[in-house]
Amino acid sequence: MPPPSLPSPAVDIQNLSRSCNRILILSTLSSGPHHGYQLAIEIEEKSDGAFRFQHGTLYPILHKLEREGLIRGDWMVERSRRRRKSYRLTEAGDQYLQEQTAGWHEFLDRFAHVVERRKS
Amino acid sequence: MPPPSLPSPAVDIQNLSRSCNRILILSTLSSGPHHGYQLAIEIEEKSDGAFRFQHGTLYPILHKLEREGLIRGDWMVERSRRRRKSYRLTEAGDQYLQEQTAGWHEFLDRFAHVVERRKS
DNA sequence: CCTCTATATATCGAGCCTCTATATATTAGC
DNA sequence: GCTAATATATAGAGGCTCGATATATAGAGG
Repeated sequence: MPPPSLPSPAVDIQNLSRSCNRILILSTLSSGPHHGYQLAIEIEEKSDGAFRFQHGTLYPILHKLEREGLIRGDWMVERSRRRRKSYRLTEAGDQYLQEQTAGWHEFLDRFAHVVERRKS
Repeated sequence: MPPPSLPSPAVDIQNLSRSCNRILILSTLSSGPHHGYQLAIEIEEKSDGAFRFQHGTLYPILHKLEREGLIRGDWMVERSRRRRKSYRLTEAGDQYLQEQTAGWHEFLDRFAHVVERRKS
């Protein structure tokens, strides 16, 4: 079945938080598979503690991304290890990430055009 | 009386939309007084139609900014003109705008640090 | 062996914010 | 006088994040 309709790929001012959270996660996954807990830790470290995913935020986002077919999670069961769900980027997810990144830059340009030039 | 406690001056991933909306408005006001309707039109034009304030979004934000003492609105009643409320930036608002702008750039740096370098 | 902490995932309710829709009033054009 | 554009205001609905809570396992220490 086709993935449920994606949230609009455009980066709007109304959904910046969601866009950023999704980009952070997808972008991190683009460097290789991660499980949820690991994503939160890595993103927090890379941002010097600025971007901290609460658990109640992270997992619902992951579930939604998976429902949309942008990421895929597989349960990893190794001995002497807690069960973990390893997520990796799908091809659709990779494409979506590129669109979102482009949309993000476009947003920044427009925003700067309205804001920055007033400084003088 | 002191203004009600401001939303944290830091630009967090959780309140990007609000931060951006506030920066757009305060920044536009920093170039001179505007009334609400005029703000919406000017911001929409400067952004090539990307940032459109719905009325139900704009006015509550203006009211909140005024309650917080960041802007001040005065009713202008001229003959042969509808009554309008002219908003201008207060000193506190100007300082807040600078903090928010700095916070916004800091946020962008951190975000880029997590996201951008994965491209290669 | 048992407890505590860290790892790991999951979900619910509350709160905040924006959007849509609706309401009111005035001015200008037809 | 009627309609459209100007101008402000607010209530209700929906989406998203957060804080709290729950469950379960592995490793460390007593």
